[in-house]
Amino acid sequence: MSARLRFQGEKSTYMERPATIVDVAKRAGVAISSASSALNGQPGVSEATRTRVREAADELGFVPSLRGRSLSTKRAYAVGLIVSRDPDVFEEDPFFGGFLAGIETVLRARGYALVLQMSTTAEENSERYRRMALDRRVDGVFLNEITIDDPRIPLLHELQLPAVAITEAHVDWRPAVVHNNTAVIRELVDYLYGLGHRRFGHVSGPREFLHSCQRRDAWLDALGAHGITESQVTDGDFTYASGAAAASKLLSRSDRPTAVFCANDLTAAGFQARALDLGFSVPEDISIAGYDGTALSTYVRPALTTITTSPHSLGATAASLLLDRIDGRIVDKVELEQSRLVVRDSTVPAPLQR
Amino acid sequence: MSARLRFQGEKSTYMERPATIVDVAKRAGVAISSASSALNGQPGVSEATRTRVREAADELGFVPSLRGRSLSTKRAYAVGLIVSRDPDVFEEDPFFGGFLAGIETVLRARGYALVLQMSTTAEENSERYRRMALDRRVDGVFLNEITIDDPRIPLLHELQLPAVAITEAHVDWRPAVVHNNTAVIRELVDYLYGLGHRRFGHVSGPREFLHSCQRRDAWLDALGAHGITESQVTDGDFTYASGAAAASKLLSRSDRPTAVFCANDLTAAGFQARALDLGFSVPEDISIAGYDGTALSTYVRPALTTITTSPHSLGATAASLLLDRIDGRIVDKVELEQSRLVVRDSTVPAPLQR
DNA sequence: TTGAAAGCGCTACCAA
DNA sequence: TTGGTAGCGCTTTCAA
Repeated sequence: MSARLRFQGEKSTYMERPATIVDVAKRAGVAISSASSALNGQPGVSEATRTRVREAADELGFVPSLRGRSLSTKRAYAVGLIVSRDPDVFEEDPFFGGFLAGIETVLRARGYALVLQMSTTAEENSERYRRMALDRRVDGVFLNEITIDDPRIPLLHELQLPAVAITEAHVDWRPAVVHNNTAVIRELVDYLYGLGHRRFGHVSGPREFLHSCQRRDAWLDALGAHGITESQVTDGDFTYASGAAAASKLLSRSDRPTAVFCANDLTAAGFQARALDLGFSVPEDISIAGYDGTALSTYVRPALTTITTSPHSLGATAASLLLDRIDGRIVDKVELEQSRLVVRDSTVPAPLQR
Repeated sequence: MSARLRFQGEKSTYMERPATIVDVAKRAGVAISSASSALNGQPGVSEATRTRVREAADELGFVPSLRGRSLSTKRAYAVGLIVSRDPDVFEEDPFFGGFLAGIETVLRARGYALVLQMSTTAEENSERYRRMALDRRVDGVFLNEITIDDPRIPLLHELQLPAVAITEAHVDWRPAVVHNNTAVIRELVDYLYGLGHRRFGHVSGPREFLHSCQRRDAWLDALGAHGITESQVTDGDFTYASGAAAASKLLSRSDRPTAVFCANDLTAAGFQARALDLGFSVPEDISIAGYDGTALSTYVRPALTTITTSPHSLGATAASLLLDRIDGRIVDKVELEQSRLVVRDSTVPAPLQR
């Protein structure tokens, strides 16, 4: 329990006041600067003094005020994450849970906190980055869901705000944690091809996102390696509804695909539901694969074949790189290959070609 | 674009330095205190001065440093939310998206930021609250997912940390936003009873949570109003798996219920999946209802009858009350009744009693 | 209405 | 090794 000091609050009632370093110094009978050095493990303090200061601090339940420290060190001891999407979409996106947890693990260990903000439009998004930087609320930010010609990149340069990019594709920003998924998408294609599939489809994420493009390109490249140059690609937006719409579109064609790769699990779930509604059998008529490896993929029937990612280690690595960058350490990029193909019930050998 | 000042950084290269209030005052040719008063809309400043100061501030792209302001005003301009659960469970819990968004809307408008932290164990949870308060990182916190004899309540008293309770049941804390769901649960029971159901079951949340108890009690009370005193209650923990386990248990009995109310949608989805796996028809053999009104309830087949809540307005109201409390305004509690019964495909008239 | 100055809690520099 | 002190950027008294 912390013994706190008393001071005269409103209405002349005595209230507790958190101990400051002045109190600690006084109690230990040393100068403020000595108390500070002792507490922060700085050299140039005798063991005797250090012990005495520590004891005094313990007795007073002293916890340094982040505010004083912030002003003095010009650090906020916080980093920011801005999620740029509709709350409803966010709600449905199970990626963030693990990602946040990964970030948190690292931040906590290093005494940092996470400031989370949300925005809907791109302009609003930029405004929030700008604001966070200008009022010095955070020491750095996560640069997530990067788009083509992302306006945040020049902005971050202008603001001189440390940031870590989280991406699946090449990006002109350092530090960066890049999640390399070409191998596993290749594995998915090999697997489907091996099952006899020859007509393929893809429901992509929004074109403006680098990771949408990366997943699509990796898919197309892997198909190309098998000599398949045709793949019906439909644009989606990572939502359930867009998966359903894509199913209506792709499955109405006479040369409809027998295997479809969706850019995320949510889209795959929507695709599958619509396919079933349209009277197709899944997986007998159409094989479906998702991406992300979220819990949702196990809830729907048939359970979805998918590619599991590791949002947790993505978040943890990103946070670690960001803090290193803030500390002035030189950091480049880290490649993560945590993906794994998980085959479940939504994919089977190709139906006989009709 | 903000014109920033130049200062001599490392390696003798000139870097930009954010403008401070001193710069503004200098440029406007007034005292610092006048600049401060002018900018903050304080009285006692001539219009001429105010305009001059504002212009200077604009020209310099001045944004007040939160750090300086924090130290001076003894405010962090941030509030904390600590989510106490396993990241995996968090991932699956779609409630938080809307809740966070609701909080954010209000905070942003009032210049506050949200600090988000996660914890797994109860001890860790308390430790994080304590820490947040002692290092003065936040001005207040959200008291969510309250348990019976919640250890945070004495803790928050001890720390004198403003907090807002978010609850569905009665709680000894003010301010509080309470989500009253007795009426809508009553409506659900009336509906099921009207369909001819007479044997009921409930899969609850963990017993330690007040909202688990509240949902269960509201359910039992409503049944009682129809003269039904028997309801098979099984403990779950808000997870999909616990719903599945409950189905195995409840449906193996000869006097199995014909209608089941699950404490949340995720549990209902798990219950339903297992019921189907066991060879039961849903809804013909067993009607299932969830709670939360999450997107998931529309993804599974049959789509789930559920009770929609409004996490967004819950979050927004809570944030609003918390900020008022921090500002010293007296706030009591607000009752929200945003719930609505949504009937979908998982509930139908009772089967003939066998 | 304006300005000088104290103080918020801490770190870090520089003498002693 | 220690202590005095000057900031960090802001708000807020209190004189002028």
